Amino acid sequence: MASPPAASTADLILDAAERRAQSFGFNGFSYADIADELKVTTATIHYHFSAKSDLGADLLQRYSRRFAEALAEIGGRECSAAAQLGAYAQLYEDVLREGRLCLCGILAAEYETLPAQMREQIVAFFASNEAWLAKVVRVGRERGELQFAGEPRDRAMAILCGLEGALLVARAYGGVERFRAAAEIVLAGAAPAAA
Amino acid sequence: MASPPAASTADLILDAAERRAQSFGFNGFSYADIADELKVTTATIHYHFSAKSDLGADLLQRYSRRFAEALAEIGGRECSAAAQLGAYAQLYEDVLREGRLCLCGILAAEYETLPAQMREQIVAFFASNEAWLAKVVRVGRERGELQFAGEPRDRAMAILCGLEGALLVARAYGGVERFRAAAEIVLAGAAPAAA
DNA sequence: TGCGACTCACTTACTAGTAGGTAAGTGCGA
DNA sequence: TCGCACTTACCTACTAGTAAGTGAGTCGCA
Repeated sequence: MASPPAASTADLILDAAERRAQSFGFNGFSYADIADELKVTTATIHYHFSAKSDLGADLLQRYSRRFAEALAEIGGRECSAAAQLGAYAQLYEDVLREGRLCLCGILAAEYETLPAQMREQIVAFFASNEAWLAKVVRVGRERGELQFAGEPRDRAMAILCGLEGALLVARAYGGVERFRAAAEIVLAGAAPAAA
Repeated sequence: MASPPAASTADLILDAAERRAQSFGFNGFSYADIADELKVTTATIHYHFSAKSDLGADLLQRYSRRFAEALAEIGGRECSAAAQLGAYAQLYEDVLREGRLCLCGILAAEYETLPAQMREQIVAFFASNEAWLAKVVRVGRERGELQFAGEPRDRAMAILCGLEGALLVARAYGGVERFRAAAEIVLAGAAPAAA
């Protein structure tokens, strides 16, 4: 009867940092904040992540990996393009319910203040989301489920931007209800069902 | 021949702060940054804006006032709803060209770290934008230019979110070209032309 | 089996630099 | 001479980051 593996200190630090970064931004928390929460010293955090930029890079790497896994799972489902897009939007809604934003969304706002590696990771996150969405809408059109003109990639960009923006705005103004309303219109507008 | 009125120090401070806030966020610049640029001391800035929260409140007040004036000007034009929405999107594109974000968009990302007054001002900005957009699409539908089901207010929210998100994402990933592509799809999707 | 060498994870105590903010004083124009 | 706009000189709090040390555990080896 093995007990569940205790989370390592490094993981606990990443968990606390992720929560704070998604709420307050990368510049909105300090090593001291995390140290207080975990009842360790700031030197402990420096032991695991020697500079804050390293913590940020590890944070983005883990977040992007998990997000990609979630997209792979949704992409593997035997369901319509509309249902896959709905599941995609649900990922966003789930973080909003916790009062957070998409990590890469909030870090995009701080983009100009972030180290080069983190910038590249944010760009890569958007690119991979766009690619996943483009594939979904392209296949949906090929199957005759969706109907639109132009490039799937542009549709994908519109969906990504619409949902990131809805998260950003709805956290401050409107809440989950208005997020859903906006998300529905964005999805139906960018990837309309075939007549 | 009166020479143009010299900008007051308070205005110069607001100008510098606005530029920085739209690029780096409200927590992304310091009094020292502005003081360096204007060749004054930080005490000078404290003389005009005793606390940073006062500077932030004045910044938001001026920004919102100017934005409302721009919307009033566009709203007064004798043109189609689509043209007014296009002009609205152009306001966003113009700030992106300068490498900035909408002030309230970037501050929405920092929302949880901002003082109460600034939060209220951000919410009011979104509400007034939504109201303006809702009126444009409602009138457009009444005139038979636009065709959509449901509440104009939801259409307005989708447009606002789509453009704020497009600004956020496109500054880091894609640039002005991708912004235009996304904005076009968002507008056409949320406020479709009548058949 | 026992012991020295070593590593891991962490703490204590500190640094330099920067943040916002303040009190007192100065120069200059009306 | 009054007071506006500003400077000088300072403060406290906090930032990321570092050097040195500690106790517990592990490894190789006689």
